[in-house]
Amino acid sequence: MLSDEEQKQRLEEFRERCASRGLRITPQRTEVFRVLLGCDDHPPADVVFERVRERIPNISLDTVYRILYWLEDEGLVFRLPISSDRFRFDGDVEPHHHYVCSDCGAIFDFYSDEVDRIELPPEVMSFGRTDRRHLQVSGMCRDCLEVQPPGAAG
Amino acid sequence: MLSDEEQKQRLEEFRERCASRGLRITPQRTEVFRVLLGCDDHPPADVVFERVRERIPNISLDTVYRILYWLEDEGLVFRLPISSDRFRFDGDVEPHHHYVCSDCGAIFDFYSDEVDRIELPPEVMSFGRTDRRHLQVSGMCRDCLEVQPPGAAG
DNA sequence: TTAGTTGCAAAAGATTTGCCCGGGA
DNA sequence: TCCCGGGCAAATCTTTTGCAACTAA
Repeated sequence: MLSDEEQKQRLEEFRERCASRGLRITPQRTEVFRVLLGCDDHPPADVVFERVRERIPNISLDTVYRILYWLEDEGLVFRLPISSDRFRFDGDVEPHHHYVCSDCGAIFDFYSDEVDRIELPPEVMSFGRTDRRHLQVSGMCRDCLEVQPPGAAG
Repeated sequence: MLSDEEQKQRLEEFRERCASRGLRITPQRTEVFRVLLGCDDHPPADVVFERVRERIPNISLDTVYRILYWLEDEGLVFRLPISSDRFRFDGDVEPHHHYVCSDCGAIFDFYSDEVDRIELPPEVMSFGRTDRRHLQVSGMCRDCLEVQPPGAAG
């Protein structure tokens, strides 16, 4: 999750982006963006919707979708490139990676210069231009291990 | 895509797995598995369905889903951990990674011992047990670059 | 004023489930 | 006979779209 200072900067960036695109700064856009800046649980659209509703009770789900996709196009939020039953969004757009619990689905962020810099096999260059890399580490998280200790059946 | 020899071995593994589970070796199961062994385009369920239909015209889509999920549970096929509008499946269960074209969605496999062995930041261990790692490299593939050369608008 | 935005409702798709029939052990 | 597995159809759930009313600039 971003610090208060970072969140302020990101909101300023958001306002400038709207202005430079000739787009309106609406309460809906602002709140959707603010929700993503203020959490680190990578919520899917319907969870963002629920959280924004606390402030804007009559916002609709399709508006949340439209705003999320617009924010993504603008590079203001990041859609997680992980497999999930639903698309998940992240307010942190800096290069980083994710640990995903294969049991409960919890997602944790981590940064790794090594991963960001590691040289890829030569054939990867031949596939095309490489813009972004994302490492997904999966396993059973600490909480789930406690409930179902290693060695336990099923 | 696996060599003929590897495909034979995998089919044998499949038959043994069915036997050891007391499950029947049905044409539907065999064909779904065979389709995944014989392609390298990581098809989603409906594409697997179309391909199996060439041999078993009256198979139903829900059967394909049930078989795919069973194969996945058994570790006989791999569900790609990448973000997509649909779940995608891979007959190759060895550790490997993927390049994904952000334009056309094409997916290419690659192997990297370096990625498989790179030391992860210490906090990752604290998240829980790590079972698997998957690197997704995204960018614009060669074909798409030709259609829309670098520097072109849009 | 007015064009970009939103909310509502319905559509579109992918995935899952209930139920019954058919075939193999 | 008994039971696993499959087909059909409907349900469920997420995401997208059409459209008229609204509102920030």
